[in-house]
Amino acid sequence: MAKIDDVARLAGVSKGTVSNVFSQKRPTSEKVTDKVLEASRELNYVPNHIARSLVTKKTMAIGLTIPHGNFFFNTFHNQFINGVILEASHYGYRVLLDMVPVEKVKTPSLASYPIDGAIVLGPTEEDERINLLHLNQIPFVTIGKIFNANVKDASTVNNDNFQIIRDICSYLIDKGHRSMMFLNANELMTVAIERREAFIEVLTNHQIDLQEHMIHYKPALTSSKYMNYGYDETVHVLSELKERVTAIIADDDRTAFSVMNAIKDLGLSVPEDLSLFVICGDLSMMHKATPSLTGMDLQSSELGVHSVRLLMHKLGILDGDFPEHMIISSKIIEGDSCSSL
Amino acid sequence: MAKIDDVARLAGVSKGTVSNVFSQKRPTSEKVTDKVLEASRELNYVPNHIARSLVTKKTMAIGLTIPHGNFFFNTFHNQFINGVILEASHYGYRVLLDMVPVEKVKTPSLASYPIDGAIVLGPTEEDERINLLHLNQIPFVTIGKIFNANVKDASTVNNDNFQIIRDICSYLIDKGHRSMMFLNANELMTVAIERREAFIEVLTNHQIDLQEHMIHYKPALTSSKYMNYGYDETVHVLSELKERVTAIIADDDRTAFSVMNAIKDLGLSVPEDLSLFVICGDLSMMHKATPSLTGMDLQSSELGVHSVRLLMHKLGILDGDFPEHMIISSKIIEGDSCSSL
DNA sequence: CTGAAAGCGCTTACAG
DNA sequence: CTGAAAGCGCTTACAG
Repeated sequence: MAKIDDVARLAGVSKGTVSNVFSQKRPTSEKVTDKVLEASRELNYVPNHIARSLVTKKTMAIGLTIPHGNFFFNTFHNQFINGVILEASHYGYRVLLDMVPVEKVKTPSLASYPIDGAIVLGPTEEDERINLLHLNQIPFVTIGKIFNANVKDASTVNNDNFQIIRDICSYLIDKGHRSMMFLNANELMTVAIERREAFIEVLTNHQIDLQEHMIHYKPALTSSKYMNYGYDETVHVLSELKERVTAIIADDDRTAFSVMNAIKDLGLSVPEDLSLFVICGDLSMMHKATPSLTGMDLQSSELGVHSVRLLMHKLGILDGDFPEHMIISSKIIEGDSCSSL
Repeated sequence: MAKIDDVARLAGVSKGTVSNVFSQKRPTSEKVTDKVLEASRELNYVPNHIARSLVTKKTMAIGLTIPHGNFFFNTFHNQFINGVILEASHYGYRVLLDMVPVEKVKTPSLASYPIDGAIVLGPTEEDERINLLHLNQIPFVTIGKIFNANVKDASTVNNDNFQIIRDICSYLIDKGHRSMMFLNANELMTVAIERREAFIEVLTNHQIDLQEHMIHYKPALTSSKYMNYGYDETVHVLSELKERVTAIIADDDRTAFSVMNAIKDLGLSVPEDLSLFVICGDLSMMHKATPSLTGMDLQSSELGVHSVRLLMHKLGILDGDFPEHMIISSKIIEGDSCSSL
C-alpha cells in the first residue's frame, strides 16, 4: 500500500500538504490539490486510518457494548442497531460490536478500546462493563438505568419503565383483569428491576396481593430453560398450580409466541380465555400474528438514534441542550390479543 | 492516560520490557513482570491499541460489511451476527459494523478500513463493496455468490440456494401443488438470482409454464412498498388478477406473516386454502406461530461461525484445509402451514 | 497557501 | 532475559 511519502514525492509536495488535501483541515490551492489527487489515484493511495487515529486521538468508532455469555440479538436489538448504525454514519462514525468476555472484565482488558465512546446495552445492577469504561475514561451512554456506586456522571437513554408498566396494567385492569402474570426480563437487568417495582406498586394501589406465580424472570441464555421461557411458566402456573390467570404480560415477542403455544396446548385460546400483552417486539410482526398482538411501541430505533446523539454530544461533536437522562416515549398499539373480562 | 514510558520509568525498566510483559512475545523474568504489573496497576495503565496496531499492522477487528440504504437487520441477520460475534471473540477479534454509504464507494473512502478482513453480507451482482475491498487488498469472505469480473480469489460461505429451491418445490409438488407463487429476495442480490434460476429450472422440469405472477422480488428498503411485501402481492395476484395459487414460498418470516395477513383478509386460511413455506426465518418463532410455519433451517448462526473461520484462515490465523467455497447445509423443518392438495 | 520537523505510543530487530 | 534506538504513517504547531 502506498503511503503519504510516496504521494508527496510523486506530486512534488510535502507530506503536510498531502495530509491537508485529504483531511481538508487547511485550504489548499486548486493546482496543488489536483496534483496530489492525481498522484494518489496513480498510486492507489488511501490515508492510513490507524496512523491518523494515533495522532488525532480519535478512532471514529463507537462501541456497542453487549454483555457476553448472556446475550442474544432479538427483534428489539435489531431495530435498535438499525437506528444506531444509521445515526452514527451521519457523523462519520462506525460501530464496533464489543462483547466483553466476563473474565476479561475482571483483569482489565489487554488493550485500550479503540473507540471514542460507547453505548452499553442491557446494563445489569452492578455492571462491570460500566466500571471498566469509567476507569478507562471512555464517554458512554447506557440504555437503561445503572446503579454503579462510583459512577456519577452517567448518561442514559431509556424508556420510562415505570410508566410503561403502569400503562399496561391500567389497560388490563380497565378491561377487568386482576389476575395477571408478568413474564419479566432477566432479573439481573436494571430494566427488570424497574419493571418489577412498578408492577408491585400497581398491584398495591389496586389492592391486589402479590403472589409468587404472578412474576417470572427470563432465564439466562446459558440456561436450558431459556428457549422455553413463556411456555413453561404458562403451563406450570395454569395447569400444575391451577392458578387463576386472565392476562399475561410478556417481555418480548418471542416469549409471547411461546405463551400462545402453551395456551393452545392447554386447549385455551387468546383472547377468549387469556389476554396477552407484549412489552417489546417487532410491531409489524406482532401486527401480522394471529391474533394480532397488543403491545407497546418502545420506539427502539429512536432509542438507538438518540443514544448516538447523546454520545456525540458527550464527545463534543454535537452542540445543543442535552439532558443527562433522556426518556423515549412509548405507547400502546392495540391488536386483538386482549379482551374485556 | 498513562503511557508505556510512565510505566517503564516507575518500574525502572525499559519500554521494550513493559511491552513484552503485555504482549507476552518474549519471556520476562517473574521479578520484572511483577514490577511492571504493579507499576501498571498503580498508574492504571493499559496499552494503547491504536499505537500497537500501527506497528503490528493488525487491528484485531473484522468488518461486517452491510449495504447502505437498502439494508435492515432481520431475524436471519440476527442469528448470523450472533454466530459471527461469538466465533470472532474466540480469536480475540472484534466486529466492526461497516455500512458503506453508496457515495463513498464511488469516491474510494476517505481512509483505509481499520480492519484486518471483512465479511460481506448480501452481495449484489456487481457489488462495489467487493471491488473496493479487492482494491484495498483486504481479505474478505462473502455470504453468497459474487459475480465481480475482476475478483478471482473470493471466498464464499453460502447455502446451496439451488438445492434449497429444488427441495422446497419438490416438497410442495409432492403434495400436489403446481400453482406456486414465489416471493423472492431483492432482485439485486445474488441469492435472488440463484433462487430464480433454480425455480425456473424446477418449473421446466415439471412442465409448468412460468407466468409473471409466479415470481416477485422484495422492494428496496427505500421503497414505500417495502413494509407490505407479501401482503400486496398476495392480494394483487389472488384477488385482482384472480390467478390460481395453491402455495406461496416466502423469502423470510416477516414476509410470511404479511402473506398470512393478506390471506386472512381475503377470507381464506392457511393451510386449508393455501400452503405457505418460509425460506429463512427465526425457527423458534415460526414454530410458535399459528399455524406453525413450515420452513427451511438455513443454519444462519453456522453461516456466521464458518464465515469467521474461513476469514481467520485467510488471515493466516487458523490452520487446516479450507475450501474456497463453503456450503452450509439446510433442511426442511415441518410445521402445519403446508397441506396436500 | 506550503514546508520541515517533531511527535502520537507503541513494537521490533539488533546487540549484549 | 533486558535495553537503546529506529520506525510504523500519519498530523500539527511553527515558521515563512
